[in-house]
Amino acid sequence: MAPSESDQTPSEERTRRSRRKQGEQARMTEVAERAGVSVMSVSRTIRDPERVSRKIRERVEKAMRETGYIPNALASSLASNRTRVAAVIVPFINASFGDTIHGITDVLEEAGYELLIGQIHHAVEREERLVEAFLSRRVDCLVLTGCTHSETTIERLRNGRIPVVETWNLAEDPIDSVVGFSNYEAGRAMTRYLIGKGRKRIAYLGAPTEGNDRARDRERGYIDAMEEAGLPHDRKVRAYRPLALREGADGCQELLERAPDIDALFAASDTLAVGALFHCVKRGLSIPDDIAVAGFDDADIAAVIHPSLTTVRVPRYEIGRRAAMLLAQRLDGVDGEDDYVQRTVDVGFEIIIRDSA
Amino acid sequence: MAPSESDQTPSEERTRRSRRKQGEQARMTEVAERAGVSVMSVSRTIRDPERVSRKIRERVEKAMRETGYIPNALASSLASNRTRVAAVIVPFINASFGDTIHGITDVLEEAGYELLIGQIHHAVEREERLVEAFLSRRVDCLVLTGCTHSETTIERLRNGRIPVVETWNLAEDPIDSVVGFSNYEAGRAMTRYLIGKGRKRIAYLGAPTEGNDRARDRERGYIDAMEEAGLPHDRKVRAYRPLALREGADGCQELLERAPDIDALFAASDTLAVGALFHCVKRGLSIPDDIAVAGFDDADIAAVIHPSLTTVRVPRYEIGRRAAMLLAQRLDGVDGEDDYVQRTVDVGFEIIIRDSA
DNA sequence: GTGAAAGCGCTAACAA
DNA sequence: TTGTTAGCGCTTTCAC
Repeated sequence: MAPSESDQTPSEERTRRSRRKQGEQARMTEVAERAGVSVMSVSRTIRDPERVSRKIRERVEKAMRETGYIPNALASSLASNRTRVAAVIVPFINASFGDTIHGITDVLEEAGYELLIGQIHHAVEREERLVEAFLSRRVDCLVLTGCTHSETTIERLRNGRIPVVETWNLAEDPIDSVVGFSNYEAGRAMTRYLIGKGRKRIAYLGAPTEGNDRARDRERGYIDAMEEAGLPHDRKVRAYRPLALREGADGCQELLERAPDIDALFAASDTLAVGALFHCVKRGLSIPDDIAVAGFDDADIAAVIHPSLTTVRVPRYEIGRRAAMLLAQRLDGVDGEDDYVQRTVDVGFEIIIRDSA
Repeated sequence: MAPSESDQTPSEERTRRSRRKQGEQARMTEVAERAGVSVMSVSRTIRDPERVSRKIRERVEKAMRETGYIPNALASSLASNRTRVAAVIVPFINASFGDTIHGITDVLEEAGYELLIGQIHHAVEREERLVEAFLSRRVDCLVLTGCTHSETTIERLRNGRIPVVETWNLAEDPIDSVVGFSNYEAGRAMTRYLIGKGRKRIAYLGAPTEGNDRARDRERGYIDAMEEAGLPHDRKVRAYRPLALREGADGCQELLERAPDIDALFAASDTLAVGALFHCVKRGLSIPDDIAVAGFDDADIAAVIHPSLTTVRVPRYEIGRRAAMLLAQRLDGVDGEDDYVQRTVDVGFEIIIRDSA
């Protein structure tokens, strides 16, 4: 301790303040005292070491090491109005959204961001609470899944000053930015492919559409393609199931019972498709001769399973990566440059033809 | 606005302070002024509405609605020394750890916590940086995967005051608490099961063991079981692959080439096991007659695939749930009660016998 | 039940 | 280059 500092007010204040429980973290003032510099020099050493003389930097670094100092990011965020925290809301954490999250973190960790994750699970209304909680924590940016949100959520985000990206679909009227692909066109394209292969009675198995625009749009694409071809797409050949292998099998069974004449099944998720495929095999149906099966996602298993699964490939990782790049660009970009950032990114999709259809 | 308040100092201060950018959030002082009460009444209305008269509560709630007030959790955390943020570090986000995360959130969201997630990916040293970043953000508690950590990390967490849970294994010397199962015993049990079925030349396919105590312990269990039975477990029948279906297939192929006489394959992950199983089928091997295949995890697909997969079931969701319960108990529990919280929870495992072995 | 004052630990802005 | 001052927006403490 610098003896020259005795009897000074800051020192007294420190004494009073430091009546805290054992085992608590050191504060910046303690590091500063130990190094014999002001707190600002400590702050600068952490944030912008270039702007501090080597001598001070070394003393501060030594003091930080000795005290095991870990900066309080809360105080930093409050003072600087930046948290370096990004938030993402996904329906649930599975392999698909896991890939997207992976893409987000790969970009954002470079920029020193941490990731707050919220899951909707099956309760659509949870999104509103999550958004509020994240805004309350003053996250620097937000990634949403899909383009269906409550009025309140939209209003809050439109009024807010943080960049927001909606993902996994293309919005007609985005809150802010969008990174995704047209689920409608993808659903339509796969259905057309099946029609092109001569299938006439094509069943549709998808996720429940409530609050899920991706699922809804895929189904609409299916319906429009069937309509265009003058083929029937009545309720009897459409079923909705949560995304699980077992549900795919059960959904397939239900459809086969309700409409034994179907010659193709378009499952708008590989999880459902693989479950359905297993069910057909078990039932002794020949794929694709008796029934064609098509999926959506191009999950790893699609390429490996027998017969291999015809499906729609979507760039899951890329969605996350591009979304995060867009955010990073706007967060760390030069002022004014903001307007030049592309606000809608269509990452596209691809029909992957394999053996099942 | 209350005219009686003109010319008062707080009002002046507000005027000065409120020179902030357009579109920023309202602060508590604004809500308080609008409601004609002190900020403390607003604070109490939010945190502890019971302790405020109905009259004040209603006026505050009205003011909050009118201003679209969203509390600043940063300021709250800084003042109260609690963030209501939990952190979890996983190797990566896949179906397995997704289940565990699900278990964590189901418990913690009840208690009003948000979840900060960090992924190690393939870089073990990332854990140290993530822990530091999370401590810096003053998370209230931390969930780790596995029991292998750097010296620095262990020291920081032992010195820290936040509850920590290590998961997915049982530690000999835990940092704080543990919720998991014995990967060693599980690996040993499955190997013994295979030996009991008359298999003599059992190959092992696992995840790379560097920094991964779960993978290492499973392999040790395998080795010890083989040793006990006087069976060979040389390097030739052991391979390590990242967790992916394709890797499982390739690893299986490699093992079959190196040791064509193997009569069983124990893959210490269902992802690898399923990949291996597909490879064997493709190769025309009959399962389990030519070769038995056993997995680890009891992933959804294990029960659905043909032949169905014999595997080790581990309570993935339960690990997260119990870990979070333990944390919630200690965070919100009565002081002193802390010591009575169980510090090691063995959630066990179960050998699930199906058709593949 | 309600409010005033004093920080929480940091950084922005300005001064030296 | 370095330091000083004044908050960031809340909650804690204590007085009323």
